[in-house]
Amino acid sequence: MSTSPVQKRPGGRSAAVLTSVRNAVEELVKEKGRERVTIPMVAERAGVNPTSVYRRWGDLQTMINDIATYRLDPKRPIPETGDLRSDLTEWAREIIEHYSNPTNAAILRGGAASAGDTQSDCLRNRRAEAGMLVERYGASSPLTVDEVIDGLVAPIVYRVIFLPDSLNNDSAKDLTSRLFEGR
Amino acid sequence: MSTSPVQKRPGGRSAAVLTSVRNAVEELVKEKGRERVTIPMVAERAGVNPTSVYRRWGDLQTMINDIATYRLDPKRPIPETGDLRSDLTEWAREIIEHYSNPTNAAILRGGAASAGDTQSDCLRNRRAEAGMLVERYGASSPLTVDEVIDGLVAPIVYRVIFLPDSLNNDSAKDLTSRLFEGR
DNA sequence: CTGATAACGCAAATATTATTGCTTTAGGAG
DNA sequence: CTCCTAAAGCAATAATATTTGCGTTATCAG
Repeated sequence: MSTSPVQKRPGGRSAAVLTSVRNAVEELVKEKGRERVTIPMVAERAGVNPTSVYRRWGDLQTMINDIATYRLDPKRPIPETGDLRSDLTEWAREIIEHYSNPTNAAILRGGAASAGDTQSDCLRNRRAEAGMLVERYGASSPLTVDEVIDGLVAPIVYRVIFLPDSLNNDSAKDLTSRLFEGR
Repeated sequence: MSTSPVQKRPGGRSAAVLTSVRNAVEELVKEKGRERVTIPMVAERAGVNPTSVYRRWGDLQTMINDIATYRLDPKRPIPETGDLRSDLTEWAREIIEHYSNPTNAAILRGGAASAGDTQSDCLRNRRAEAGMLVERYGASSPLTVDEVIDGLVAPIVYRVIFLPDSLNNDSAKDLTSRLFEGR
């Protein structure tokens, strides 16, 4: 798994480069799709020298992964309504919301292409969150983490990638309902 | 959607080039992953001049797509046991089997990256097949096509892409069982 | 405030990928 | 068998991407 190198001088100019590169990547991925983005392209859009990008990240893959990871608002509070079903519905809604942003969707697709090498931090986090939600209700929980992944995350991700128009306002509720049938 | 150009002389040498390129693509995709394969690479491995590849397919995406389409055994018989649940279990097993081939898995991942542009023929076919399976049992069918996609195809594809080690011999049965709970 | 140096920018050198014009080979209609 | 020409090969060129050496800027420890 490749991550952004440790910055010994994370302030001022370096930070500026970092954020403008991030913005550039997001814009370009949204505009052209992950496949058609190159490092020189990103550098130009960011108003930064390509060399700086090469030296900091080495290659596009590492860079995209870094950007994607950054994007995940990893420490946001996860839903806590007191009821697992409501929690999951809300959680699913947030995920769908996240991927309704074309940049995030494009980055997910990009991540898919190189998954295996570079496991997506994004989805690992989702699994961790699902674990927290389920375990909150201890042994009495009617669902396992895998069931949540298969029943919510997988369909959402599948649709984001392959059927982008098939998600709507009811999707979170529908999928969650399905998950609780027979429980 | 881009397809291989019509061959006015499909015999002999042309055919040889075609098959050696196909083999080369599959080998390389398996070895290095879709991301790290280039046309010159494929040409060299295939013992073919890069120009021939450029002229026939134009770009990597088109080429991969052509190869992938070729790979999908589109006209194989789909399961028909007389029982929907058995049919679906067997069908899921076939899909998992298909993607247990590293080349097919890598091509799926590659397809994800450019989905949106180029909708995967592969997955469209899966949906058609699911439709046939479900409709075979007419109005009495306990499942909709979407439920089959969400409950079988999505988890399988999700796992193939992001959690390649999580599929095993029981997965088809497990997912299908889950699908029939409460029905 | 100052000095050491991380990180950036610039420019030149390489390497890689894609295009183009022309020549050669060989599929297949007649 | 012969001829026409599709498709492959070859080589030179153009376009892009990557690497490298070196000078410059400016962060941050002291």
